[in-house]
Amino acid sequence: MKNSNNLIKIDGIDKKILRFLMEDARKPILEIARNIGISGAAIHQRLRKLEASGLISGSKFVINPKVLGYTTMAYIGIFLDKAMSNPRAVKELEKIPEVLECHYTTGNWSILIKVLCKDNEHLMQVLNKKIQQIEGVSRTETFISLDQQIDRQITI
Amino acid sequence: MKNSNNLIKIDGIDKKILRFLMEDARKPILEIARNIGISGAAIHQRLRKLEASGLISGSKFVINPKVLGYTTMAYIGIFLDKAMSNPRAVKELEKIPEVLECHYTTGNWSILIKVLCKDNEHLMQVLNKKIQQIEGVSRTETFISLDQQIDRQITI
DNA sequence: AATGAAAGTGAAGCACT
DNA sequence: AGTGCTTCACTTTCATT
Repeated sequence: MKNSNNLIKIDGIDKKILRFLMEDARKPILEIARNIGISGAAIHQRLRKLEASGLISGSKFVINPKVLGYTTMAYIGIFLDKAMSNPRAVKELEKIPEVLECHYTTGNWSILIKVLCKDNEHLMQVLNKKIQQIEGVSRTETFISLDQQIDRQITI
Repeated sequence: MKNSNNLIKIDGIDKKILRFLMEDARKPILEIARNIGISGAAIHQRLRKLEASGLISGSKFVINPKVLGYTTMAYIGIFLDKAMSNPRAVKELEKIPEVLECHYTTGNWSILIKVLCKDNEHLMQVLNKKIQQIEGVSRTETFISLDQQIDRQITI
């Protein structure tokens, strides 16, 4: 299952199974089985191995936030004071539900986050009343995403 | 189902159902039913409405790319020549499998993308041989994510 | 690794409230 | 909107190859 680099080796059948389930996590295993021409039990076995290997880290329903009024997505680059450790800042950022991603990055900023807000005013409040209030946050740079044009997982 | 702003109205039961399925898309509806104390048929009915409303935009198996050797994630800000239209650039970016997200942003750049590569050399090749080769791309700025510390969906 | 069969469980539709 | 019931399909396990 793993090669010398500790990486998973998956074959064409595994890939086909995963491609179906990455598109639709609730697709019946038997339907996939009929599609690719092996038994349901075989797929079941393979999925258990893939889960054990850590390649499959779960499944999710995907929500469309626009329908709930969340229309303003932005990336915010955050500069931290030298005294402020990254882990402490992340701990604070975790408490802010509008923060969907947080990356410890090279380059200009210490941290790059993705936030999702209802509108520009909501974004402004998150910035001023939540993010800027975090101790050690000195300055931020905001980039509003006018349109997310690609959103996908890795191709396998 | 929709209020005057054309937004979906969901109640506490909807939220509970969605929270279960956002965690695990394959969780049996009957199990959720037992958990929250209503019949499976009721949940079935609610899910159909939520799907029809567009709030649920699908379900996905989530893959852990690290296990396949993809360990280098980066954000790249792209400057486009005035002559280059955004849609044409996006069309080219779509062809690059390493590009997972693409945002049309305000601020410094025209476009902000997220890429996932196996290592720094792979990232360098994607930059030099794919992204920089796109007509109209004048300059790029790369921010490597040393660690993605938060990754989640909106809280409902 | 894959198969087919068996037992248990769930999905989906319907009539009724 | 929700319930209970029914039918059919799917999941899961196991002995076998």
